[in-house]
Amino acid sequence: MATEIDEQAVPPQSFDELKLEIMGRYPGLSGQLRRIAQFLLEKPNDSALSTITSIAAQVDAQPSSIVRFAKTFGYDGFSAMQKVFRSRLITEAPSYRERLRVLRQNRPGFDGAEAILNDFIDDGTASLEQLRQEIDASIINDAANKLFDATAIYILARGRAFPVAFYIAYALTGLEMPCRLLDGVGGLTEREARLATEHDALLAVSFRPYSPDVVKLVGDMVQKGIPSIAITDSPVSPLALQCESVLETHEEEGKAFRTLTAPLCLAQALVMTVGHKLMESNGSS
Amino acid sequence: MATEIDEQAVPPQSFDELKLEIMGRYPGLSGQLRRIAQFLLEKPNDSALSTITSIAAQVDAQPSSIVRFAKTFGYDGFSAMQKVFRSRLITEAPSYRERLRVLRQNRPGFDGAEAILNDFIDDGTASLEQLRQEIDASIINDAANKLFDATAIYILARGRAFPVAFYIAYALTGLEMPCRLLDGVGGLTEREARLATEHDALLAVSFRPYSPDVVKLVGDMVQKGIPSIAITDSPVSPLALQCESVLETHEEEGKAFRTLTAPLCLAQALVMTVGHKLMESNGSS
DNA sequence: CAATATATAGAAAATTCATTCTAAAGGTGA
DNA sequence: TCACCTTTAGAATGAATTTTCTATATATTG
Repeated sequence: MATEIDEQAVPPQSFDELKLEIMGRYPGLSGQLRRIAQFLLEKPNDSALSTITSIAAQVDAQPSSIVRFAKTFGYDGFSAMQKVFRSRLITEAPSYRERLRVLRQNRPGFDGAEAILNDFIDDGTASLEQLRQEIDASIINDAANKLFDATAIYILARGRAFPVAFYIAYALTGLEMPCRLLDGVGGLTEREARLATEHDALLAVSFRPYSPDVVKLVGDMVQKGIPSIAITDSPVSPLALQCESVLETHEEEGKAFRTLTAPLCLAQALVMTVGHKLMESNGSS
Repeated sequence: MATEIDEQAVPPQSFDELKLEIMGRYPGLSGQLRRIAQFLLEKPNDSALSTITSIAAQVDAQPSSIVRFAKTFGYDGFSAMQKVFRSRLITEAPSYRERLRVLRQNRPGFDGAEAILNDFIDDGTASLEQLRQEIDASIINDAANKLFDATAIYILARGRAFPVAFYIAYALTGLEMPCRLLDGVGGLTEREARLATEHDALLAVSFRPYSPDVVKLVGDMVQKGIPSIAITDSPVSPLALQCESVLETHEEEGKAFRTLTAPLCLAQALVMTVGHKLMESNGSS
């Protein structure tokens, strides 16, 4: 007689796996364990957030029975099993993270450009997926309206954020929209910015660490009543706090190099939305 | 002296309300409370599931400070505030996936910014996946070696490709590599390019329709024996035909807007590979 | 039917967690 | 510079929660 409860060498780590495991073993479970199984599968949200006591009460059992259930499925205890339910709630593209981990495991240490490229591709894909989940499309729409209504569009960014600004300026120019890229050449930014009126619009892009110049200039222009849009990486960034429309693209933590994938994609969508409004108005006129 | 802490008669009950409230009061908060606010807004998932101790550790504060934060915003304590974060998880997450599926299924034509964004995200993801499959890592490695060995790096692009070039210049500068972005300001490109020698390297980026200026300049510089790298969209593009190292990122056909996702990701990988070589050589010297 | 194994209930123990309280530090304005 | 106010740190407290343990009940098998 070795161990008593180790039906499962390694317990399921994802909700889908656990679900399958429970469904498979359901017929062999005792009456009470079945009730517990049923509750867990039917109310995964409650299972993720409630205490063991509360769950026990809802299935009319003792907390210890829930622990037994968890151990039956190979977990150390209820808490370990609940982690699986919690991970289900976090929709942060778990499939990509897993793939990433697998890739990293298969690659002990550094083995060249291929590993690096794959990492960036993974990061990029994950950040796109995150963008999809976190962005509020109505804000894109508001921002597009501001741009569409503007007599002139001022675009401002520095450093790492500049490619985004440049792309927007390039694309808007293609749509024959009047836009001015405040690129800082010759130190003309402030003079140019002073020309803006409340009939225009300001689109500023900045990520941590936020360029002080950009922050200050945005402050000045917002003060003058110029409609303002920010593309930035936090709801409490100096840009977000000042601008009317705020488009956020959260960066993944722990990554040494942060990608521009998400903000650029967002920028594309913004420009395209403007373009669409343009076509609509041309068509109807 | 009536009550001590009741800044808020009734605290926000939904995440969106709380987010707005935090953003509004952010400027008036103390330094530590700002850090807490930032964490809560940027990591709502963690905030929903972690314990107060864990959150406190992550923002480098005491658990009691988190409680203070919660009370500042009108809650009885941390637990009360955390409920709001938890409710966000169970209300938003599932509905979102459904919304997505619905969107993907019936997309007969245009239905707003959300559809546009989703299209671009899909395109971006697809082009990243394509990049993974088509790229030959050894070419990245060769290119990185050229950059690493160069006395000076000349970077050239126009129009839509310019953001890629700028990003590379920005990143290489961060690595303290000597690079010159031939951005065309003041029409100095040709004069600058003439300074290049065979100890330098040229990195040119261009996509269809290829900028004639770029093509011509690349031709001149290659003629002079300057090691050359191209980031372009076809093996038979005017750039690819002239340069020694060719990094291709195929564009998907039929897409009106072509994304910069893949080339930028490639650029990141390239720069990172250079950075890695840099570290290796510093470590061994 | 007896004997054994399994399942459950319930209480007790141990751990973890949120909160409160107090002292110290840091700013601010006179 | 001093006094006052706000903010923060850290320990202590008290509550809540999970887990373990034991006794009882139920089922199973020979």
